Amino acid sequence: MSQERKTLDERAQMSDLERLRHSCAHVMATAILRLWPNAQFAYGPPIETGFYYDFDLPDHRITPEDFEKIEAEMKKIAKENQKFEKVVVSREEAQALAESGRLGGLTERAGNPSQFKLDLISKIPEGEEISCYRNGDFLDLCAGPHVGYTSKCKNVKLMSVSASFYLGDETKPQLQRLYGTAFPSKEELEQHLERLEEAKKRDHRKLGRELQLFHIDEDVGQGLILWTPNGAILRQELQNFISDELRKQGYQQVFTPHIGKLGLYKTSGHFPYYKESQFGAIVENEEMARCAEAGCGCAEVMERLEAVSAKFRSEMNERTGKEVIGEDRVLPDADLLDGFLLKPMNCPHHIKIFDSQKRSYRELPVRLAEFGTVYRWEQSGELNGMTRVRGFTQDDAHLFCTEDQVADEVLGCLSLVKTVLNTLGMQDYRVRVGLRDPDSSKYTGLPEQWDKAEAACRAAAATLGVAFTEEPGEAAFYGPKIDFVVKDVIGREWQLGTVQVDYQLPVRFDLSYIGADNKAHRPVMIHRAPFGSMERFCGVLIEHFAGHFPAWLAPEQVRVLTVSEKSDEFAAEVHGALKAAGLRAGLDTVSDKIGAKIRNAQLDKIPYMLVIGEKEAAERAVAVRHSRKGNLGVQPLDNFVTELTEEVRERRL
RNA sequence: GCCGGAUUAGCUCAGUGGUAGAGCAGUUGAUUUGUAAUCAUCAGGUCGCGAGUUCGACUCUCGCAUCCGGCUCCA
Repeated sequence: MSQERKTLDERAQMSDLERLRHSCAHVMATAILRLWPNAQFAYGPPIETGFYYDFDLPDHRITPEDFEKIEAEMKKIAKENQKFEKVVVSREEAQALAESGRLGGLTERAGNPSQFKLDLISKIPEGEEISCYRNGDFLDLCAGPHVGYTSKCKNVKLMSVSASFYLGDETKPQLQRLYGTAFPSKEELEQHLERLEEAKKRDHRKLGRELQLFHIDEDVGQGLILWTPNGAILRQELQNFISDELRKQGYQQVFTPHIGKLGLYKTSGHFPYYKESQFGAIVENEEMARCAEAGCGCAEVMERLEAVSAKFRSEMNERTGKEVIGEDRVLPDADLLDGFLLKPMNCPHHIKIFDSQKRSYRELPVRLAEFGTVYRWEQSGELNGMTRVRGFTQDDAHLFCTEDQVADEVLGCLSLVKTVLNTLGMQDYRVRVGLRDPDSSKYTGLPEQWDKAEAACRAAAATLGVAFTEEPGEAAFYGPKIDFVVKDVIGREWQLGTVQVDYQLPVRFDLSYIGADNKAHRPVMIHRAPFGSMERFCGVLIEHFAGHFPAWLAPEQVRVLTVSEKSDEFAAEVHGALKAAGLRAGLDTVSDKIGAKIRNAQLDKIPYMLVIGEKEAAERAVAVRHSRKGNLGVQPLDNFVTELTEEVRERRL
């Protein structure tokens, strides 16, 4: 979340709802102070789903049990109908108020200066108006704007409490953050809470268990997805879908193993520079034994793994035209230790396939695709169901092309992502062009190459015909990228599809092709993944469909339900006909009543239910019920099979 | 990794220091049923793991693991 200062102009454009929520943050602060007068407040903005206020409260940790108390106090303050008053002060006055502990307080607090407010004042640009807002006894440094009276702030609810860092900076003191939400009317607040309930029902972790799509097992490890048979069908169907599209677009399928030598990732630049987000290196037993014999300690083993040889350093620095590997990473050859890395990306392997033969400009672009599984060491607190995991499979591909082909290829990738999202009915997304942050040194490569690549991305995004935003600092370390950020039902955003232009890796791996001029040229690489990862995409997809998958994706597409034992024989025939047509069909002949069988099928979210009774058996017909559309009436068996087969083939929603 | 909360049967959850309970799912049987729950029967637990306090711990304390909500991070 950006903690950048809003300009006063931007402030003035706050929507009515944001203004209300911002005022609610002040009311909440007032309530907290009445209960704990020593609280020091830092920063309390409105956010998309409500508001929060960060504060330091050393003598008490807020827990959900406190919510009721605080809410009651907030309601009281709303009832008191305090007026929000703006007070313009000079910088000196503001500082004096903060020194006395008056800012973000109900009274002056000797010996307890408003430390965060002091810091915030120092960040206000010279010449900008400094204002405070007062409601009742509460006085806070604040640029506003606010609602008129606290009575507007009565439809509030505290949502959760968590830790945060002052200004989002991990090195700054840790604060408590209390989240709340607020609406103009009670009805809107209740609606919002209902939406949250609805979102809980769609949670892919809950549905994943209920529909037996995947399992995460403690003994296997955190963040590692076990795809159970139902989930495997879902994934396989999605992979088939992508593969069909790739064939149309001239991709070639490849397969590569899950590990590669450390040297490969030193060349690519992943190791050791990104080692904190990788699994540890795998070192051969014999190497380790040699190391142990030489009395080499743990720290030294790491040193030897991470270092490179002098020859490698000078080659790489020369090739990339800048100092990418410093002297501190260099060891004499004899001291180097090699090992393997679980692959954090597929590109180095694909690069080696491209480079395994001499390439002519006539074969470009070379498009290599693989459902490649990669492993990344995500922080434990970041793991979340299928959407944030430690091992995942990207629907990855790398395109090697000439510079002239970049724009067309990027566009091809973008339209592929668009096709994918459209086919699945995911219309709520935005496109983000991630550019480099001009102030950061984390990027590799020359500025001229970056300029070219960024221009290519911008141009392609513009041609796509979808609104997009340019965001500095969102680039990959090796090049700019275009991300498709899909919004889920709760309003959370997920980065799924991504297309990245890369001028760096071809340099680092010294890739070339022979041009029409019979000279060697450097190809450009494009990385792309329409789904991003199968895990995250399926997680989002489960919530998108709330578990009600369209027939082509559903693990069980149709279930045959018998009214009584008398129809078992025909039901078996129907079941056989569905199977013969290649449909995933189930058969329920247990002795439950038809109502119970329908209920079970509904709960399993089977798209089509075929009710078979004596009437149907006599007519060789099926009574069709759809899980969302309800009873669709009776039709001939052959007719149904043809229609469902067609629906599945076309991947209809 | 950090802050807070949670962890009891496959699932959802009761159980405030005296050796564990419900519903659903599962088993077995009866029933032969017409668009969201037929009845009965049986089985199922080292109360996340490890220490400590206590005559006695699911219950109190401390550690650890995992999950949840955030923070930070996300090539």
